Formats: sequence, structure tokens, C-alpha cells
Amino acid sequence: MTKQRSKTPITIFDVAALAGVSRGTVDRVVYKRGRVSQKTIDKVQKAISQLGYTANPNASSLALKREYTFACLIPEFRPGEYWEKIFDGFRDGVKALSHYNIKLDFHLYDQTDTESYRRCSDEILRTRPMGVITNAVFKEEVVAFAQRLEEAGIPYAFVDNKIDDLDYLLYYGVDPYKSGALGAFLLTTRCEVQDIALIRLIRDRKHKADPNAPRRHGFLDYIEETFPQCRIHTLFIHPEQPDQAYATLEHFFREHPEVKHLAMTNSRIFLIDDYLSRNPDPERIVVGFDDLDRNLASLSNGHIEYLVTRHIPLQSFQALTAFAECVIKGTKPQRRNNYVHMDILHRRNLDNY
Amino acid sequence: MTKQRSKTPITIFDVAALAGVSRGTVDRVVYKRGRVSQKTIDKVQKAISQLGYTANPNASSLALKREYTFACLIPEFRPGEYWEKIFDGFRDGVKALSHYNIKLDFHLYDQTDTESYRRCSDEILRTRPMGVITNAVFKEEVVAFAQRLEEAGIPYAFVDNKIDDLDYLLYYGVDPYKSGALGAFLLTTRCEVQDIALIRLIRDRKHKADPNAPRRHGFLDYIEETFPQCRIHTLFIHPEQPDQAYATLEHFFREHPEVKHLAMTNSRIFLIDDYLSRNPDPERIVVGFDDLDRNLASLSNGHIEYLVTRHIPLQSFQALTAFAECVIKGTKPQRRNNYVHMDILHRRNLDNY
DNA sequence: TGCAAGAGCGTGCACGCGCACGCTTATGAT
DNA sequence: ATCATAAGCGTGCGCGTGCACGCTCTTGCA
Repeated sequence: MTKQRSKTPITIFDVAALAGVSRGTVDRVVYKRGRVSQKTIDKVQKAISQLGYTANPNASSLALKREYTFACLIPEFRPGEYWEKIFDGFRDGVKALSHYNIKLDFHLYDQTDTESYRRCSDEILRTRPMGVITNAVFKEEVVAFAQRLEEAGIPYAFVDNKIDDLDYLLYYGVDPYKSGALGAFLLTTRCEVQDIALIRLIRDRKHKADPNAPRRHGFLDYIEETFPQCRIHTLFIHPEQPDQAYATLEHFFREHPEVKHLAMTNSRIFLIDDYLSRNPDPERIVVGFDDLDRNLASLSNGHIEYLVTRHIPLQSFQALTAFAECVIKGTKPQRRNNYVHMDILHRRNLDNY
Repeated sequence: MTKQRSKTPITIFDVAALAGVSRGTVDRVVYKRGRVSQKTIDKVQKAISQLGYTANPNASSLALKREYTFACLIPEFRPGEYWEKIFDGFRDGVKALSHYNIKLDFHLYDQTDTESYRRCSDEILRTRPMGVITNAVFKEEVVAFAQRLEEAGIPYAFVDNKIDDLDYLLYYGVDPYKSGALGAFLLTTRCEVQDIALIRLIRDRKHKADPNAPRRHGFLDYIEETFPQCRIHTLFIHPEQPDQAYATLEHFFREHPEVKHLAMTNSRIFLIDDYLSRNPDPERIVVGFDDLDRNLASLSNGHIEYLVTRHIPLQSFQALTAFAECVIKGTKPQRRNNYVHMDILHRRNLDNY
């Protein structure tokens, strides 16, 4: 049995010949540029569908001097951080879209500074890109930016997180509520469930919506529904002060040696790696989120049991390719909200991730 | 802060101008076609590296009438079966390689018939493809085929499974031993571990190596090492006779009501879905392998707890793209054995898989 | 009837590349 | 000195598109 990929050497010439017109006319029909009689349009369209003609993307991109400019507004990052992986996904997306001539301008803002977000958005508006991809951290500023984009007729998309009542073209990200619930499930999958310690971060940033709230709610709701008798202790540590964090944890666990379940619903579980390695406890189960390199290290050395994540670069890769495709072709996306698959990572399936 | 993708409008003209020669000469240097003096070669190469010139892949593929023919030899399949997903991955791979002009001939053999494998391999040798991708089921026949390919100077790659001592160019697949161990881990992650029922298939095919043996060994070794007191009951069911399978299971579990752990190390856990749905038991935990559509259904309706799998189309996609790249460019792959990531699937992370 | 305007359509060129062809100059044999 | 040979190099063409330009023929208005 032999199947063969139908090689498609169908060119615009074939269509033109079948329709009894010239290439130029076919071209005008395909791109709806007018200046063609209705009768001819019908003939051409019939020929196109009959032959199954699609423009050779290589030749298109070669002929088009035109380049599509998109802008991307995301937080700045240091190597190994979360947003670097998003960045990588975008870069790969540009490559994958090589048949278009795509230019993606990156504008990186300071997550602790709403003013920097505003400056970047001004800059983007000035360059008049065909579309903008951003994430939604500072609620107020994002809404303002979105309105100005709409006035300018520039479509935009969200990655990672979104603001529901805006008119974005599409969104790619994980369902944070469900991911929280999944984390809670994995945390409590072993044996008798006892009390849980949930570690949160002290955030000193004003005006900033808590981006982890939906995930935390998913986590808490799952526990409450499934194990109503279970008590949850919330402790706060400071992300930039490891010593203080260490002290907080040590103090808590001296007081509550019976607490064996430990989770953080933000992406920085690696912050407690130091505590875990210096205070080993075979009965303890730790669950975190997001596959930062340092989190993966904690997973592989056994300090963490499970990590709930999604393939981060894939998320931004898909967002860009889908968004660019829609904007360039002027079509609507198949789905507006695209929730990507959540991966369960464990020491045992960590290789080659 | 603004980063910009360095647009690369560097053409062969630019290189030629800088080196003070013509396009044709640059071309001869790039493709090592000779007929150029050493002095000129040096000048051109210097210019190339100075400008960072790379051929525009779109223009290349447009200019090349040449098409690269590859052959793919895998088992035939019905819709929804395992090999259909492999097939889909290959098809997407061809698309992704659109800058080359790749033709992939599919040859599908009958898994129950070694003779059909031999017929297909003859056919492939006759068409003299640039490379061959296949899986390794019939050991003897695959070895014979590989030898003839080597004599003909045709490189080959394995997907899904391999034969270690052959000189294949590369392999993409999961590490079956580790995946078995992961399945065993997930099966026993809950509470007190009791006896385990391992369900196997009656295979009536002669001459055929058992492709699931490594996975099963991984599974068994994990249990033996971690829970030496645990007993494993092996039962055999026939894949084509659901009634008989049902009866076998019912009989076994009537005799052994204490067995709550259940696993199949082949890909057909869906075969016992019927039994599970008609004999519900909230304490039972079932683990299977591979994300066939029917397996996913069993997972989402709660009959199965975990499914260990890899993203099947991704595996064949990567195999093809990597293989084609190496063969066309005549380079060695970065890694010869590529073990893809194993996914843990659960009802709670099934959406959007 | 004459003529401008515009609808409807065909053609030429450029995009960057691979490759066949053919041109010029050096080399060596006669 | 003459001429065949080949080394070393430049040029033209075509790949399939997108688009500007310009041609023909109809239409409407003076």
C-alpha cells in the first residue's frame, strides 16, 4: 500500500489558463482588489477551487518587498527567567513565519514601574505596527493602551494572562484556575492529607493586580471542596531577601512540625529550595508551578515532588503565529481564548523536557 | 528598552560586490563546486563571514526544481489508531520543511505480515529515495532492510522504536523502560500499595519481537525495587475478542477482589474500558499508556487515573525535520538518540491536549 | 458625433537564488 | 608560432508572485 503526498505544482498560470484570463486578473480576484467584472470573478473562483490553488508561499514572500511589523510588549528579564522563555517562543515564531516577511519589535518594560509600561506603549503607537502582542499585568495601563490601539485600528493579542472585557483578537495561556486545582490535586494525591502550608510573596508594587490570584483560588477551592477538614496556613516571604525567607520558614515549621504539604502558587518555588535542602524531610511533599530553570533543578534534585506548568515557549510561539496569520489575512481566529495544555512534571519525566 | 530583530537583506549580490567577483563565483564557493582559484575562494569566504550571509531559503526553494524524495515505512492504520498520529506528525513535518521541496512517500505495511514489510522495502529501494524513516518491529526484516540501505548508501532513521546495533542516522522515541517505571510510580502513588494486576495481550503473530517488553520490564523492575512485598498477577486477554476479555477480567476480579491496582503496558488500555464502566470501584486505580483517542475517552470519563504518553505527532514531526535537515545538508545530527519527553495525563489536565 | 473618463483586463519587472552556458585567459603540446 | 584544452570566471534564464503600468473598449455627457 502506497500513499503519496499530492505534490501541488498548481500555479497562478494554471488557474489563469483554466479560467481563460491572465495572471493579473487572477491576482486581482485572489486579493479582492476590484477592477474585475462579476462574471470573471466567478470564472476565476471556480477555477481556483477546482484546482485547489494556493499561492506558493516562497514565491509570495520573495515577491513581497512589504514587511509586516508587529510589536511585542512584555516584561524585561534576566537569563533563565520566566519571560525569557516567552521571548524565545516569539523568536521561533518569527522563524516559522519565514514565508511572510515579519519583523517583530520587542519592547521590554520594567515590571515594577507602570510608567515604563506607558512609555513603551507610546513608543509602539508611534511606530504603527500591524498588531501588538502583550501581557496584562498593570490593569489600568493595559486598558488605556488597548483603547488607544482600538482607536488606531491596530489589533492586539494577549499571552500568558488577559483582561476579559477587552476586545483582544486572541489569547494564548493556561487556565490559571484549573492549573491551581491541578496543583492542589497533585499535592494531596498521597495518603492521608494533613494541613498545608501555602507560601506567598510579599509584593511591594503599587497599582499592580495580583496576577496569581486566579491560580491561588483554584488551588484553595479544590482543597476546600475535597478536604474540608484540611487547614491551610499562609506565610509570606520576600522574594529578594533569602535570609528573611529562610527564617520565616524555619520559624513556621518549628512551630508546626505536623505540616507536611507545601505549595507556592506563583512561579518562584525555587526560592525555598535552600530551606528544603537544609531541612530534609522524606515525608514532605512540595508542589510548585512553572518550569523555570531553577525550579527544574529543584525538581530533579528531589526537593520538589511535582511542578505544574505548560510548555512556555510553545504558548508564545502559537500566540504569535496564530495572531500574525489572522492579522495578515484579515480573518478571525478559530478560537479566541486558547488554553494551552498543562504539563505535570515529576523527577521521573524530567529528561528531555 | 527596544530590541530589534536584525533584518537580513544581505543577498548574494552584496557578497559578490564585497569580494569583487560575480554572483556565479560566490555560488560556486558556497556549494563547493570547484572551478574557482584558491585566492578567490578566500576572498569570497571572508566576505561571506563578514556580512553573515545566508541564502534566502524562499528564493532557494523557488529556484530549485530539485525535489527531495524521502520514504517512510510504517504500519498501516485505521482512523484513531496509534500510527495515524505518527502519520500526521510526518505530514506536518513536510509542511514545516516547505523551504525545501520535500516529497515523502508513505509505504504502509501490515503489522501481522512480515512478507508485506519485505515487499514495501523492495519497493522503496527501487525508488531510490534520499532517506528512509521507519520503525523497527520485525527484527530480522528490519536488519536485512537496513543492510541493503547501507549498501545503496541511503541513510535511514528510526521512529518510535529502534534496533540498537544498526547504523541508523538518528532515532526519535520515548525511553520505553523509563516510561514503564513512570507508569508504575503513578499507579502506586496513592496510599497503601496492594497487589497489582498487569493485563497483557495475546499475540498470535509469529516472528515478531514483543515491542512492549522494555516498557513492561521498566514497570516490573520499579515495582520489585520499590515494593518488594507486592504481588503482580498477569492476565492475558485477546485484543480482537472483547467478550472473552470481559469474561477473563470478571473471573479474575471475582477471585481477587483485593486487587485494586490495574495496568496495561501496551497501548490498548481502552480494551478494558467496557469492563471498568460496568464494574465501577471507587478504590481502583488504573494506569495505561499512549494517548489514543479511545484511551483519552477512558481517561476523561474517569475509568483510568493516569495515562503515560508522549506527544506522538511531535515525535514523528521532529524525527522527519531533523532527519531531512541532516540528509540534505549532509551533516551529522546533534544527538543520535533523541528521547522525547513523557507526558503525564490525568483527567485534570486533559483539556486542550 | 466627439471625447474624456473609467471599467476591465494583460504585461513587464523585480524579488534572490541555482545552474547551464559561454566567454576570456593561461597552459602546454605540436 | 599555432592551436586545443582547461582553468577561472561572468551572464542569462527561470522558479511563482505581487504589483505598477498601460492598453482596449464601453459609457456618459457636451
